[in-house]
Amino acid sequence: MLRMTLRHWLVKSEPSSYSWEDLVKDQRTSWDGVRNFEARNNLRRMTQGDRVLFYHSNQGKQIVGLAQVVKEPYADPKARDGDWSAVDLAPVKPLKVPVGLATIQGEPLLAKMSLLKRSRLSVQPVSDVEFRRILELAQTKA
DNA sequence: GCCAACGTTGGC
DNA sequence: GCCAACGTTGGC
Repeated sequence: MLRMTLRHWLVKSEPSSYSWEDLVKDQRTSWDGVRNFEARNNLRRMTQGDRVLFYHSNQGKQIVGLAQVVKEPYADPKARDGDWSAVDLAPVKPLKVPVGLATIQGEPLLAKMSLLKRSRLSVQPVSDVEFRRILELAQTKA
């Protein structure tokens, strides 16, 4: 069943461990290995087609791409113990203009993003307004 | 490379 | 159940 409106998310990855370029090369990847309860709970709220902003932490410190959920939450096959989940992500398109952390910090509409206040949360929700503003700054159409 | 923030672990 | 110690993340 298709929802009328999709949710938006932001995931973080250190490009040295898995970059946007890796996702483009792979075309699809299992977003597994999340070992934080809140991040996991966010993962579990994802549904097919949800848009996901791809942020490079540490090196880059910018949102570089738009991805989407192509497989809904399932048990993380890499979890040896505990109750963890994964989803599959696929690239949609790169941002024409990457949106850097400094830009986000300077944008009133983006001041409440978890990225700024909850810097360690690796999977976080993004509001409609925030999502639209980021794509606008990125000069990229959803 | 440093260190602040913060989530997790484990002793009591 | 508290809280100190510890490990990790991620900006600077």
